[in-house]
Amino acid sequence: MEKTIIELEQAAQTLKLLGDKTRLTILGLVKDSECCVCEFVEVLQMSQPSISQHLRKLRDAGLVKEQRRGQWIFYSLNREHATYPIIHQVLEQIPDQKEKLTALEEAGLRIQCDS
Amino acid sequence: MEKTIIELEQAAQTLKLLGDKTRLTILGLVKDSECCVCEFVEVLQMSQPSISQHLRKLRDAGLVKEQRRGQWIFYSLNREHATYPIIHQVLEQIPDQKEKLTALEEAGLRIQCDS
DNA sequence: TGCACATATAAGCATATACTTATATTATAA
DNA sequence: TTATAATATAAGTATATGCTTATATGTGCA
Repeated sequence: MEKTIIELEQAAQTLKLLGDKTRLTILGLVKDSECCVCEFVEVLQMSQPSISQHLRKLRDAGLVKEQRRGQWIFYSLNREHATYPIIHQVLEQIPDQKEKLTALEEAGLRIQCDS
Repeated sequence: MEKTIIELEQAAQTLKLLGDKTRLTILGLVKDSECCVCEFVEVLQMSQPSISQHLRKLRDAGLVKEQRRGQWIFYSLNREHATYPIIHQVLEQIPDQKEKLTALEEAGLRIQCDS
């Protein structure tokens, strides 16, 4: 990835959002695949409203996108965001969260939706 | 720089500290050279106690080192910190803060100390 | 010794943050 | 149409954060 310059204020805002264990894990999860709220709840073992509130912050800042499919709302990383290069770099340097989704899958709790 | 994996919790703690405009600027300044408190005060146009408190957080977390030289205390980036790779990457992607020090220098306000 | 400068620390306060519980919204399916 | 599931939002609360003002600490120098 080439070097991109991001305004300091905007970088600080994004870094503040990354500076929380829950949100950092959420971003680590959507780095690999779309996830719906109940999956975050399951993986992070936190209350649904708490997860929803974190997702709202990430979405309000534009770091993630949401897409409704049936009764589920799937969240994904917004790779078009101005500060995405920072997020990308950070996610490269923390442990992969993929296994947590694999565990869900094995437990048959992964949401599959074609609608 | 090669890829280094940093524990998620520790990464989040560092990112939280980076997620503040003042501290991010401070780190951007010490990226290039040591600075003393009064220089941060001058550049950032903030009160001395406020700057000191931000520096304390950065130092308590181990992100910066301090070194007393006479009546001044100089701060520098701790490149040995476990999360330094993250800091390095972030600082690569925000505007260079060097000019702010150049401006100080031209105003004759840069601290030179040989003791 | 005593004063001035650089810096740190303490205390107080307003605002932000991250939960909780309760309730509203939206979509599916019977 | 009604019940249920997934999600969002609202309101309340405890704690964290970032400033302020006031004061303490440490160093250099007359």
